[in-house]
Amino acid sequence: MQDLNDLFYFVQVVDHGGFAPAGRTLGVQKSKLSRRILLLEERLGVRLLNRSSRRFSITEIGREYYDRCAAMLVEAEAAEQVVAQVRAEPRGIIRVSCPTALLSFQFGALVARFMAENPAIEVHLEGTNRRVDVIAEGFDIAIRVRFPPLAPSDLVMRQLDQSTQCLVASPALVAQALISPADLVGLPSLDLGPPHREHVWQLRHEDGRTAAVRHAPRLVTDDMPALRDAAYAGVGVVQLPMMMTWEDLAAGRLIEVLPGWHPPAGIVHAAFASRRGLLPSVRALLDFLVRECAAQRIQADRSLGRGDLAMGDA
Amino acid sequence: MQDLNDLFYFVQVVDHGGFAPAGRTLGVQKSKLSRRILLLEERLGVRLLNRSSRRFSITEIGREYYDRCAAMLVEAEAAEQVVAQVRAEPRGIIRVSCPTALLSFQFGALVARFMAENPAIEVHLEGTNRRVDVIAEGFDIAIRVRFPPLAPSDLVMRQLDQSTQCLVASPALVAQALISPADLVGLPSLDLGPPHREHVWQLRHEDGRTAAVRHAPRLVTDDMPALRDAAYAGVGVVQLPMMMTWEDLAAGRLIEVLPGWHPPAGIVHAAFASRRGLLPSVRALLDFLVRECAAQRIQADRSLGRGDLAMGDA
DNA sequence: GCATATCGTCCTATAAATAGGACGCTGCGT
DNA sequence: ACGCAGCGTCCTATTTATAGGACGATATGC
Repeated sequence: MQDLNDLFYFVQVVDHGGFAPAGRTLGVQKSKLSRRILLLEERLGVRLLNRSSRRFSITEIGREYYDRCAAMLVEAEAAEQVVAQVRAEPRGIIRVSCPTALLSFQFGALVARFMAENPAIEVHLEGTNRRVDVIAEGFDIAIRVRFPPLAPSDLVMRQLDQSTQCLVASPALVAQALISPADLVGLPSLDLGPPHREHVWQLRHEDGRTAAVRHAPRLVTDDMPALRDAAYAGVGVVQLPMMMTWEDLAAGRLIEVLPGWHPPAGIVHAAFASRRGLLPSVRALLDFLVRECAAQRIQADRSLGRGDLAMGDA
Repeated sequence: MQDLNDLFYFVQVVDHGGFAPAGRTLGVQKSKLSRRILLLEERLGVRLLNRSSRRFSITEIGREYYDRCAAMLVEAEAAEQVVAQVRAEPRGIIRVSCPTALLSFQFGALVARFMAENPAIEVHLEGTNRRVDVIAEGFDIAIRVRFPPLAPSDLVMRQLDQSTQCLVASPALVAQALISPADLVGLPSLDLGPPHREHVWQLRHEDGRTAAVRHAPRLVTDDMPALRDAAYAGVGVVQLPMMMTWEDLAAGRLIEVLPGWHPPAGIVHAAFASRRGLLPSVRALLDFLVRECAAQRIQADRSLGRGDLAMGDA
């Protein structure tokens, strides 16, 4: 198997008119160049250069070979340029997956603003609630919500936000706020995600008490807006992220069913394959999302006079 | 300074969909490929491949980089093909230098026949009597005549022919053959080559006696046909190669002035830079010349009933 | 004509790369 | 669900390449 570096050395030696000048320019020993070209000629079975003490010329076949090798180096340089250009200015396609609810209520707008600030970047944004395979499916970033304790993963996680959840319902269904988790029993419910054997609301009070309330939801879907619509219609009680519902609560379309009691907060994070070799465009998007999510949290806290706001489970 | 082999490995890994299959095809360790690609990504500062245990995909930037690297390999393969094609069929330009006399009377016709047999070969044939610099001037072959003892040289010498010399003159000048080298004194003479301080005929008899006859030529030139023309005209006695004069002697236009006495025979040889990496076309020409010179010698010997024929000094 | 600088080639102690296999993880077949 | 085959990564004894300089030859400047 040939050594492509020998072709590079050959071109350099010819361009510089000798081993010694080429070696000085490249910062390699002339003896190395001499030997590499000798080995190249032996492997090819032809003499590319005529040379003796202080004398030097390229052969006919050497000239033809040189032309092809020089063309090869042009392509190699172009490959370098591909990478250098991307590193110099964030550009190109970023592939992102995001839970549909987060997409609709938070990240869709964030990504749009990011793209307005970075005209050379394209984003392929897939709204999905399934757990995508970042590596096999070629995503740069997968935005996820997970609840502690987080399972270890080969992927790198970078936290974007923290979301408070709450139980909400239509005032038509629950005319006034309940007092205790036990009061939830008997109320119709809705739940997120694929159907599974048990549906449980894990609740925690601000004073530290906890409660687990099993329920049998009338509607199970991975589409959060559909859950909210069903809540509007008084179909049942549902757990939703505060970020999604705070305007409805303020307007009275929904009420918080158990003030003071909250499901565990989820952590919104970006998952990606490795910090090593992250493209400038991907890093720019990550930094943007971290910065903007923090700003949104501060703004939402000010609007509600609350500690933090919440988002949905993916 | 980058390692171009890494680009090759990268293309192979992508083409084969993984380190293990690429390693099997190339006959190299998968660990080597893994490490070389890792180093490539570190040097470029980007991740070209997403991979985890049993999982593998190329990144966006990796795809663009791959395209350029693949183009580079196309050129590298073309360079290999340049050499392979030349080795498969002798073709291309062969640059040859030859003394003008030899060119006129022997090698011009030989090279013409060689080219008729090898249509893909071109020959750049320079007739010159100066000692060309094979390496610096880019000759593949320099045909020369030298007299023993031969000086050592970096060049490779391959003997083509051996030429007997003889002294000839017009019958109008020398009515009948002389008996002794001493009889040459007083006769006008001609000599070959650039003018030098002494002109001497070094003569050797078949019985072993030797003689050195100094002479002051009326005409000194490096053009052998001009010497022969002057001999025709009776201007003087001249040393010429037997190969050049045997037909004139047979026809009586010239006579051999001192039968039995001969200057030392010259050796016609081809000089070239190195046996290593000799192109098929050059080797073919050398083999042809060796073969045809031997055949000509046999034919000329038969025609004259002589041991061997001679050629001029270069 | 001679001294000096520089060339290309060759050699060896040292540095760097690799073969080969171990290991943990994952996907596939039963 | 489990066992096994094969993946990519990491490690080390071994192999290979190289840095650096010596050497002979040649070209240049004085």
